[in-house]
Amino acid sequence: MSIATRPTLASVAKLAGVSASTASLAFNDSGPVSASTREKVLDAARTLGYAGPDPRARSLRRGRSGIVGVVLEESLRDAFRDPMNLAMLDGIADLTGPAGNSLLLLTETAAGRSTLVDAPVDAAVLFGCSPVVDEKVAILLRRGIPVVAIEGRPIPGVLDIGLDNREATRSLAEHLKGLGHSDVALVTLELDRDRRRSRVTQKLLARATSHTALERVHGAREVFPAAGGLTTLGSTVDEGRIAGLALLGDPETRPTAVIAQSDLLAVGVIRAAAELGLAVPGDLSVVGFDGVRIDDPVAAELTTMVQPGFAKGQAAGRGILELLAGREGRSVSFTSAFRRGATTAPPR
Amino acid sequence: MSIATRPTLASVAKLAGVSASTASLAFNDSGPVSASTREKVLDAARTLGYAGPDPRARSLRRGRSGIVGVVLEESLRDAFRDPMNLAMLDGIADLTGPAGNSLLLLTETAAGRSTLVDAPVDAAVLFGCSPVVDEKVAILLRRGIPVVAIEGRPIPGVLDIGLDNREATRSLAEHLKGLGHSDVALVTLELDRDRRRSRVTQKLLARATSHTALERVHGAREVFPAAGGLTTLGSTVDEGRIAGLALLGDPETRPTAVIAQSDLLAVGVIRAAAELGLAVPGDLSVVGFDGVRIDDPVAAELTTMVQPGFAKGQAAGRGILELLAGREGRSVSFTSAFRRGATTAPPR
DNA sequence: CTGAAAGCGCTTACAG
DNA sequence: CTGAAAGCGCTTACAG
Repeated sequence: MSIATRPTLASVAKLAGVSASTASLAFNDSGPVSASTREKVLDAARTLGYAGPDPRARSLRRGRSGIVGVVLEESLRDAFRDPMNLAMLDGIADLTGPAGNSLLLLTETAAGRSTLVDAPVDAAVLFGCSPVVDEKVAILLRRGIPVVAIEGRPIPGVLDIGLDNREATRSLAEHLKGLGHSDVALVTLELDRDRRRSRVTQKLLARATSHTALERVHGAREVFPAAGGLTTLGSTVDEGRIAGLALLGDPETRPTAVIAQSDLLAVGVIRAAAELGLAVPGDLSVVGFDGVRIDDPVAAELTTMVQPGFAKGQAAGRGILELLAGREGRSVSFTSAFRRGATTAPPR
Repeated sequence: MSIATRPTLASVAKLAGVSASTASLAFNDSGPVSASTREKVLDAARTLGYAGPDPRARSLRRGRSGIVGVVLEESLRDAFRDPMNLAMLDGIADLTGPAGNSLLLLTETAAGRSTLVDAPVDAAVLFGCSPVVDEKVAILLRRGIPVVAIEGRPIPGVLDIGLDNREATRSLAEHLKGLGHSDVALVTLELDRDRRRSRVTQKLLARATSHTALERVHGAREVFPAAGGLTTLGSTVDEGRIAGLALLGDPETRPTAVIAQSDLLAVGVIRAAAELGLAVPGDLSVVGFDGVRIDDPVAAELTTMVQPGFAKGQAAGRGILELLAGREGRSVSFTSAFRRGATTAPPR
């Protein structure tokens, strides 16, 4: 362990017998430097064990860190269990990566200190975030940091990447209605940050913070105004199964169809149905949302709305690049496509 | 759009009629500041629309960015499709998050520019990385940036989080041998960065860069020295299926058992077997590795080695925190546990 | 092709 | 409790 202080560009320049400016140019080949000078600088760096310019200093000087924040409201585990989020993340990286940006994962749950606000990001993408983060977003905007939101409640100054959640869910509901269903229950994504499961009530909807979940409820209710149902803690098969067991247990109150707000939830509902000895779609029709590629034979059969996750991510990435370049990004909205599977049929 | 330059701490201090030092203290409550002074500063900030100290400047001054790099050799999509990687990531975040650190995703595939070396990270975690990144790791070390490797080939100066890959795979092989198998094939993880599938040959093993995959091959061969097999492009069900179809298609050369290097691969092999009309474990025994919780009925039945992914991530996180605190982190190695499922039986 | 100067925006000893 | 000074390590006009 040497006590020696770490070498800096200045010390390298000194040893090489050139100015710091020249040494800087040599490292960045961002200017005209003679081959021999460059060699001298590189030699000196080698001698001193200098590993190149410090990114922290560089980012202060340049005003750019090359980092894009990705803001998730769930834990990493929950967020990435959903293939949809992965597809979107991949889409973002697909555009921002080649432009030299890396993704910083920012979860609300992480620290007491707001990592979102104290992180040296050049831009941020919000993944379906609730008003809880509004204040922090305001801070980012005040700093001049571009913000893009995927399926957020529209916020002034934030570029929006939208999805036809309401219309898409209405399509599914109409499909069910067309088959003759009238007794339909909802299994929703998280509606607020309470972290608890409950029935879907007017009161709950009134204080819902998840734009996406709420829109999907509204879409279903445009066709089935009285549809009730259960909320979950998020998009997982387990949660779907739990809701399914609660919803389907009593033959008296059992619906003939379930509108699950994600494919993962739908698979869970189908699993619950199987456990209760119910045939899908014979005894129960189930629809999902997303059209994700899950390694699950059941999911492949799902009647669902296929949404373009990767493309949404790309659009977000493109938006970031535009805003970073000082141009005015364009909000875009994506459309989901109905996919008829084998999990819906007329009621008995 | 105002042309006004963004406010700084200095401008806020000036408006508040205090020094920059005092303003700084007011924002960080890191020193004794009178309530009235703090108010003045905060008022001035509000007036100017100042959103708080710039993280870039702060990180230069403090020498800390609060960012931990996570280095993945695959694309995000591939890396996170494997639940094992997610569990590890979650374990890392579990320890580093509360300490105020966020995770920066660094993929080799991303940019031409090395995002790994130019990123303002305080520390880095390598996910099973190959010698390809050795040079970059050397740069990090020269900068005094602590590096922790999960299942890497041991590198001097890097804290290692190990797994008993060799012994664990030997256990599986011995289990198969105990059942009476002698004709066993391997389905491996990526052995090098070639991005192509091939047979497992001596030549290939000689130039393998994936420590984990190689160790697992060796473990199997300690029991079945002549075991051949196929490599894949990574840990997915699809890849397992592709290898399975190739391996099991010809009844003449068909093995009686397959050692897949991950549960995902094993599920794929089983799927291939089903497509070929082979019963598992009647016609074919299959073992996996990881013990991941996949939403797949088949995976739940797998005979496999259960490895502690979350704990490994936590250990890596703990190591980072130790190193960041200037203490000497300890390399640790984890042990996998044999779990007998329903996918192995004596050969016909 | 090279150098001197300024400054990115902040925090931290050090005095008072 | 507050302020003046130094400096974190670099890059970028600007001159020459």
